[in-house]
Amino acid sequence: MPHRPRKPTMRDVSRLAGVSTMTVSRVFADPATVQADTRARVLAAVEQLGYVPDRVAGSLSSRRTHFIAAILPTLTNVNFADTAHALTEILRPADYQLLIGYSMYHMDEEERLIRAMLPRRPDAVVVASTVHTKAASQLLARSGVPVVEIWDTPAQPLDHAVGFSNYEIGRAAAHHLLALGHRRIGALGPGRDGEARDYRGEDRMKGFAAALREAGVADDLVLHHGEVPVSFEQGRQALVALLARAPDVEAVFAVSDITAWGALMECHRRAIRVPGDLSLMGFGDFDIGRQSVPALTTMGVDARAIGRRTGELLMRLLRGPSNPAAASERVDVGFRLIARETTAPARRRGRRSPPRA
Amino acid sequence: MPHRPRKPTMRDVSRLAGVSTMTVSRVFADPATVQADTRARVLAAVEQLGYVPDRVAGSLSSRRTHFIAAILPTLTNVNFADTAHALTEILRPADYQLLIGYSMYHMDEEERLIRAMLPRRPDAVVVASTVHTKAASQLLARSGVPVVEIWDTPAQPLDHAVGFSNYEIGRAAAHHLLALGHRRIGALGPGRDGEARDYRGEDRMKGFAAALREAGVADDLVLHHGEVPVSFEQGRQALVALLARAPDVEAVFAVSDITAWGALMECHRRAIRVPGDLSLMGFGDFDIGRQSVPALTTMGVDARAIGRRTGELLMRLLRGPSNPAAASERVDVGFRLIARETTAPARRRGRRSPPRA
DNA sequence: CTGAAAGCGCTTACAG
DNA sequence: CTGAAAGCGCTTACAG
Repeated sequence: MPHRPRKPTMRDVSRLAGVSTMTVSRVFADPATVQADTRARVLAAVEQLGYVPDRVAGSLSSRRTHFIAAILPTLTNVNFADTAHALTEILRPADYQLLIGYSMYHMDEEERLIRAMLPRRPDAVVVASTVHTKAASQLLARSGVPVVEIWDTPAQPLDHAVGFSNYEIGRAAAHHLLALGHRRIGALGPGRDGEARDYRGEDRMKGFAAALREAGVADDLVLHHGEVPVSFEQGRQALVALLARAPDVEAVFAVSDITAWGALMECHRRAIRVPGDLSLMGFGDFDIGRQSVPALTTMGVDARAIGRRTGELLMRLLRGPSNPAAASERVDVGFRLIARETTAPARRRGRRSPPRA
Repeated sequence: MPHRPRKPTMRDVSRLAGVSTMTVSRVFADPATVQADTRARVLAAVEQLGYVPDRVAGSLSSRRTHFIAAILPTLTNVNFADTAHALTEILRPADYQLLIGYSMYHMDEEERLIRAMLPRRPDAVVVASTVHTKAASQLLARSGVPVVEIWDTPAQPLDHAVGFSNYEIGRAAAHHLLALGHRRIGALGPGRDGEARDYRGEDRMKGFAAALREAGVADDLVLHHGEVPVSFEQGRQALVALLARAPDVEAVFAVSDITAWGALMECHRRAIRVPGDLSLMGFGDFDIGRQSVPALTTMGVDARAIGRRTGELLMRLLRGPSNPAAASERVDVGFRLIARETTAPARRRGRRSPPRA
């Protein structure tokens, strides 16, 4: 039976190179502080032994893991995946590693993830939600590391925040449809019955409904349908439900481009012309909406920017010797209406000319 | 200035509970071995101090991190995200945490990720590729932990493998189009010019071309276009290129449903009827293909099953005291043709009746 | 069922 | 520029 050699340690390298372990450690941590020929000897020994440093031990010693815990609702959503991607790219040069967890839009699952991750001693926590269980909030507050809530701008952030106002996005969506002259307006919102809740999506619906009311338009067609997370199929079904309730609906805002696209497919199947018979808009500026025929009008947010800005904030907070409870930062990356092919002026009002006053 | 208390350690808990640290350790690791009242005292102390165990220290001691390194081409692809999701679900009960990295289909980046992750001392490595740099292969072989290559069935696996034959999928796709009576057949394959390479996609193209040739059909329309990873837009452009070269093409196999759907949108824009004028099929059974109008014919693979089977294999390998270089396992999860609405019999041959002999 | 001792493999904090 | 000592916070491996 072949002898499985013990993994070489820093001690082995130091002996082979004829130096102390501290010198080996410095070759990895801060090569410039080691004399060139000593460094060369150490690196030769590293090479010869196939030495791979043990960062578990390193982390215990230095009390820095270079882990960032990241809790997302799901990765099966390109937008969150994009945020994770962008965050990873900012963290890479500084050699931080993401610890990714999926809450599936369950607060209890989020708490479970936090309990599972904090013992890993992440140097910071990023969480894509602003509604947490009481215990989760407490755990994060007492963790002693920076916490960044993303994908919204909470009124009362736990610590830092990077996102945008979902409520204002809903309002802006309503203003777009109102400006086109529509008056019989509906919305396809996330279900609110299950344990999984999309609070950000609900906020968009609240803003949307509020703007309708402010304009004197009924908000009775703001529906909450299906289960979270959204899917194409649920978007389709939500539209079916809306049409059953209001066959005369003129314009629809969907909680997500996923929902909107599913609804668009149902329109195709029923030969409902979009935007001729029905204006349709979504949220998130997903690639599918850009490419679909017709191309989807949407409330665009920059998922990658959220990841990037979060990464930059983190690098700022974690740089330096130790973070002396830095002041809470809040970054609003904004949003924008992206008018494409699925929304058009109300027909009875004529093309491109909303009623005057 | 408020005094920031030191994080409580197991030592603090043990003193407060009047026991040794070993007893505290056991309360977490194997509660049944601790007498009920002692356990209660310990848990009360844990609660009172807000003690959070330090798994960094635990990992160093036990030489088990309960990390699984997972290197995927990208997370911005629902299929890989689904695999990661399913893998996470299997690992969760055993309290394993995924260390996710993205190679962006670059072998060099994969090697860099491996170098960055091995010092974290993962208990196993999962890698969604079967082509590696020489150094990467060596690092994995010498890592001393199980390695699982997924999303293909390599002829020479490094260690274990869970996937399917991309080559055979290509063959099966060709057989489908041939059986429908098509003879002028093309394919939209991944670009092969950049540093990023989709070797699995290339294997599907190879199998596809081989099956065409075996049937006496020309394979000159098997195109490799654009950059990896695929996108809707590139699928669209690839179809444009194919049509420019062969306006008479009757049927097309795309390397991915993403590509196929982008091509389908171009057909919509050009009023090319699918499948009336052109049969179109993809790979991967993405949700978008299921819901699109018309629904996309595809070569279906079960991304979640790959994650699940990988997780189960890992749990088997990692269970027990130490893994004595277990025999290499290979799992083939298979694939299946999912004929939907975008493929139809060649028109000149009549409907549903391929030529006899 | 419980505990004292040793050690996991590094880095910190000095010292020279 | 380099090193000896101490320690990070746990678990292993005994021992009773």
